[in-house]
Amino acid sequence: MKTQTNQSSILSKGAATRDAIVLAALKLAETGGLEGLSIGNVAERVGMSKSGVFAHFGSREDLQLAVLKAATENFSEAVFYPAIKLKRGLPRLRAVLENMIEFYQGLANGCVILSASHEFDDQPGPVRDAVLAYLRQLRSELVRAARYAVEAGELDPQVDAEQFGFECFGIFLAVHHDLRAFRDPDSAARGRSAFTRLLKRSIPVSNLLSNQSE
Amino acid sequence: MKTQTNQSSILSKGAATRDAIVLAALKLAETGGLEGLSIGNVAERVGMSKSGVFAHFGSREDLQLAVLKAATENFSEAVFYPAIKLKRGLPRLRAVLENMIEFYQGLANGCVILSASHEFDDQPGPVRDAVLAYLRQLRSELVRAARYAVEAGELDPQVDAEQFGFECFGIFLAVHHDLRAFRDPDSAARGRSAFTRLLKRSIPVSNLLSNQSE
DNA sequence: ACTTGAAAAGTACGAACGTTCGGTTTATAG
DNA sequence: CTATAAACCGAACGTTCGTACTTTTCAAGT
Repeated sequence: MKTQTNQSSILSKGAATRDAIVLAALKLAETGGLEGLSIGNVAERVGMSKSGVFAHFGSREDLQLAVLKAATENFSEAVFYPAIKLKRGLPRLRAVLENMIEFYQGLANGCVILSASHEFDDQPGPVRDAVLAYLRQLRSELVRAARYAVEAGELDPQVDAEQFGFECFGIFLAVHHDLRAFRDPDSAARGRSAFTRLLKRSIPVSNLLSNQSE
Repeated sequence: MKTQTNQSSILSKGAATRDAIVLAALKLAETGGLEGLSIGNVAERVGMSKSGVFAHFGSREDLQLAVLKAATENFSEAVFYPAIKLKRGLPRLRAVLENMIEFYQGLANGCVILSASHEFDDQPGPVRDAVLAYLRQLRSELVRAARYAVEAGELDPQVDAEQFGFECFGIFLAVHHDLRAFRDPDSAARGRSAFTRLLKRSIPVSNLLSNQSE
């Protein structure tokens, strides 16, 4: 993982240290947000000079973009990729929620994506664009799953998929908030319960008596 | 304690400009958060020198605390105080949600309190303590209203008041998020709908047939 | 071994940061 | 009107910021 100079190396030296820098910066961003990143504190954490770090990214903004990309890839890897192996609709949706909860619980500090959403929501530019693009994708996955669940008869036909995605996302935010702000260990249980309750009122009438879910 | 010498003025000169500074800083904080505040940009916005501004607060942190206090007072005034005039329980709870939605819609930019919650959740100190204290109070008001609604028979006895408050707060966060990040004008309607749906699954069985709410 | 190009360090810059201090203006009290 | 205290300003402090240039280190190709 370190230098690994000889021909057996997958990463060139430059790319390897670049990854190390991004990793260190990601850790910093989990407590201070993308705005908390500076070339100086990243360099100190990774054990390099400011100029050495700076050379890998043309600007601080590019460093922020690289860190954000790493954060979204981590999120996708932990939350989405395991979920798409499951059956479309409700099973997949349940997995997304569960993976998200465990992902947030596993983080020593805050979620860089949600932090960035707050930091940049009034600050136009490429970082904000990237954050928004990912949040839209996240939301659309929820809506798509809900829409499929309706079509498959897993959810009541009256369920509005957009509304369902909105309420799911609210649960995400509440779980994250209670974990971060209140350090509440019950947060995960509350999130699961909220999701179960959200589902319970969205179950088709035909399934209510015969097929009480889970 | 203050001078307050002349009978015609309610505020002494110092207190008046202090208020003006806090007001200007509050506007700045609505886009850049409490971390975005600097003695310099506040001074520029209020048309004073850095040292003039600084003299009113012993430190930047005290300025942040003053701004946070102004923000929480605004929130309480817009959301809570009108609501406590209503009957306890569900009517008051509905009013809190409605006032909160309109408060968020009225803000040109973000909510300082929620921003501060993200900025300081990993940064111990008096600012974080103050943010947390207000968030806890907000949550406990929701829980208290839910608890009373249960006791008054407005909600099903099986409803867990803490859980109910958690889900309410999730709706708050989702509304704010969609307003800020997505600039979604439907956000308010989605929030109202989510709250209605949350209530619908919490109505006592005895009321279900006779008294179908709205 | 020598060369070469990339990688990292070193140095320096102008600006902004929070803060301090001494002086000047302005309002208030006697 | 005068004395006094509060309010405010301007300049400067030591840091840190992002970024630009130059120099040194070092791994690889010949």
